[in-house]
Amino acid sequence: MAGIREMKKQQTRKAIMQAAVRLFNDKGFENTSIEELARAAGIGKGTIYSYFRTKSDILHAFCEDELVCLHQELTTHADQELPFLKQMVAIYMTEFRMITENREFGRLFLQQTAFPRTVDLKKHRENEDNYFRLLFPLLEKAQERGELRKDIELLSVTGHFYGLYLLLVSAWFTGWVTTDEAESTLETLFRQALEGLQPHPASTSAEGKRHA
Amino acid sequence: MAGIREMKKQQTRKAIMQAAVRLFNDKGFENTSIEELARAAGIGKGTIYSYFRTKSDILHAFCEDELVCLHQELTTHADQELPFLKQMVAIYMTEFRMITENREFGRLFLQQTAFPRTVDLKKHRENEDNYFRLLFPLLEKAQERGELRKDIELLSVTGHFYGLYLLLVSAWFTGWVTTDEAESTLETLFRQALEGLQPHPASTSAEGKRHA
DNA sequence: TATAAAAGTTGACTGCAGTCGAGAATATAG
DNA sequence: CTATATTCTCGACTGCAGTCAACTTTTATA
Repeated sequence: MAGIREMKKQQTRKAIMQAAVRLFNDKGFENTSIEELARAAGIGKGTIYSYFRTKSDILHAFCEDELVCLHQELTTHADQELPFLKQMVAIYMTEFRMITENREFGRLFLQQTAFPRTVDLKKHRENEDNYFRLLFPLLEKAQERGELRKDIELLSVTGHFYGLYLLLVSAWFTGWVTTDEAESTLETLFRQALEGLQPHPASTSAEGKRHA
Repeated sequence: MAGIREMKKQQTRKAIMQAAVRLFNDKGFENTSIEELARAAGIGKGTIYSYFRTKSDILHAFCEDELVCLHQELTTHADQELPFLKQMVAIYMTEFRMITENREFGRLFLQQTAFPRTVDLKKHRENEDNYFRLLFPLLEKAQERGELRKDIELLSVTGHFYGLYLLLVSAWFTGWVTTDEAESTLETLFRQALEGLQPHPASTSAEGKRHA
């Protein structure tokens, strides 16, 4: 009877996640203890650790679920006819909004995502795969439409955009960029990355000095 | 007598730092307790907290000292006649090497530097100021030599390079890039950022398809 | 030099993340 | 249905980061 156990496990996992979302929102991540969370989920403290390796793993699992949803929604519903630049801004701004919605959530999530512990790498890889599966088609289309060089690996291209996204978020956390400025900042950075930072050779060099 | 106190404080601070470097190197950051560290420095546990706000602050202070030294050394001794691209690669690779020398040191340092807590922002700002003071002259020289567009704010330019640096480090932590590959990867990314990701308009568009 | 105020030090104490062995619940075998 | 193996659950326990009120040392004042 391949089921009673498996069903209970799913239930318990869900109970933990639900209690976590509620408590973390009510009192914040730091102010919620594992014992409290266990009580709220109707289980013992130790049990939590057979579902999640650490406290922040719980937060992390929640963020990842949300992000996967958002990504999927975006790329299936996104306007494929928009200029490539706009598409990329739309995608990363969605991610940005989710991350910055709750400062502490976002900070912990990013710290783990950008600079993960060796031990967390396996999960990380899955997420990266998803990420590439979603972005590559867009990049290929952009190449076909002549909006993107064909002599650069797609992996590099995603790197450039992801790097600038990390920069934006970092700038937000350090106060350089406010929530309101974020979108236009990101668009500017992305445009500059597409155009290049060095003056255009020959014919276009004059154009490069537009707004001094 | 404006001194006995101040002198002792400097001594104590140095003692803590020295003990920390030794213990963290011997047994690792996680495996060294504050109590141990206090004993090694010949002071009481509580005293440490009147010099450093948290345990990782100690690590952080050490990393920052090192980085400031490195930066200063680099920009004063750097070969000003090297192409701009090479200069930037040299600077960020030095930072990269320091960060990746000890995985755990680097991870904690970056997590705090890129995505700091609100409470740590003040110190952070100082470091950023230093960073800009060192980079801006190089960028201005590059602009004069025609290696860099003049219609982009220098702040944005540093952003682009810093973003790619963050990307490189992130890629190292996630295993995408090995220590050996780092330098050539960074150089490629920086070159692409300078050239731009989109095909060059008109005259240069054919050239853009060099290595498919 | 005596005394009060300020600054610095201390380790016992608190609270919490994460462990572990004992025991309950479920599955499997005879 | 009973016996045994396996998997899951639990909370008492451990170890450590960080606090705090009592205490010590330095400085300021007279």
